[in-house]
Amino acid sequence: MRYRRIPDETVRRLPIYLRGLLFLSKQGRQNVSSRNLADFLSVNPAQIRKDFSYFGDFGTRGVGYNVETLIREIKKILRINIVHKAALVGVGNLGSALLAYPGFAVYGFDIAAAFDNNPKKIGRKVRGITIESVSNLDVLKKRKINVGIITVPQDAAQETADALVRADVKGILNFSPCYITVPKKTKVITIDIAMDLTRLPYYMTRS
Amino acid sequence: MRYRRIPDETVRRLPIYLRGLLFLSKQGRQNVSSRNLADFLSVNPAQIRKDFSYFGDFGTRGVGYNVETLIREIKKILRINIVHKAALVGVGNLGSALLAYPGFAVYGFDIAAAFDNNPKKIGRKVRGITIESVSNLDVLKKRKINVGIITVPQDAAQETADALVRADVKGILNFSPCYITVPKKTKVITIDIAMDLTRLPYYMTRS
DNA sequence: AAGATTTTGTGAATGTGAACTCAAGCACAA
DNA sequence: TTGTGCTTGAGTTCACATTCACAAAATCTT
Repeated sequence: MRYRRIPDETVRRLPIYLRGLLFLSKQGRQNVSSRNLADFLSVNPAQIRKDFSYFGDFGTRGVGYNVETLIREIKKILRINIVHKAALVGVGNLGSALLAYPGFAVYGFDIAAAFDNNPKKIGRKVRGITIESVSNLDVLKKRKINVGIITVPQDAAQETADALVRADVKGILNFSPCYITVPKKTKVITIDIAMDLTRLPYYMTRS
Repeated sequence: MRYRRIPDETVRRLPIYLRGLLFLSKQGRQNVSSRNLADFLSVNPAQIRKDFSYFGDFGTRGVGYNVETLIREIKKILRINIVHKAALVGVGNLGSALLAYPGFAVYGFDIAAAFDNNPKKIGRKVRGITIESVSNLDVLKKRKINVGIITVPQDAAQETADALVRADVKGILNFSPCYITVPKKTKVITIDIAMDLTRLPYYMTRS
């Protein structure tokens, strides 16, 4: 089962496994069986084994998986074993929250620059990063920053995306609640809080 | 096809349709065909029709769907036609960003209270809401607030969830990057930015 | 050293969702 | 009133994802 297309669903689950494994690692756990991990994450053990089997033989029969090896392998597959430099555009409420978010570093992202269009904000320093003007976005290429994070108001999202594409970023994390169109070579992941939010009342038990 | 189980995938897509419809409504559009909407949202028209067909006959053959009716129906299905009162716990960076986020109101949520454990913050007013002590969380029941939003640091997430459950909330929106366990009657939706984030490098075109 | 035990890796079976297709229904025009 | 064109609603097919179940492999026990 070594050379087969990886299902998107499997890729979607890898970060979940990784989070669980990082937790177990912090607790000093050496090995873990698919059953252990499955119980811990409330999923099916066979699924875990099948998912891992797409990438090669990580485990040892009768023993399980080595936690550290597995963490290293998953990071390698997800390509977060190397640091990706990212630029955040839009230092408003959400942007500031993200600048303070420790999760980026854990998962291989280094927010190396921040941009805004408000002259009052430009030049100010936030968490060691000096806010620059959005008209300077084309410096990203030179500085080898290849991920953009969009936290601007909705109606500026598309033009920001265009500017990021011109600056040659390879991936965009879009927090604006709208669709943005980019060339196919650029990967966009949109995180729209409202989309998840809206589903909550449907699943809430009737009162 | 009226009385059948609704696939979760369909429920997941309804907010997407709703967002598109709200946009079309703002543009004064009266009717829309499944093809129109599908082109607009870049999805498959047959999927839209099938999704809608689970809930009853919204459309008129030869004409399409009435935009306003459809918006009303989807809101009713998702139970966001009534306002849900929510309490936010943890007024840090992310919490503040969410308090400023206009999306909650659009989708039927009214953040009616905010809590923190920092004595310096308690009593301060943010966007018309006075920050209260987390030890007062049990007042939620009396104030008929039945949704909790967790934006506290990771290691305080579980105890916050427990307190919210004690206060009898029916749904929890969890922004902490960790699992929280609650009784089955309480619905939790976890929004973990890192989970999406981590997938980005995998899909970024190789450099 | 040999049998018992554990756990992986994977083919096969089952379950679920997406897409295709077309009959049925509606509007409008002649 | 009847024919034409458009669009929905849904049965069917196809594709994919999940789960089962077991042989193979490694360790442990006696």
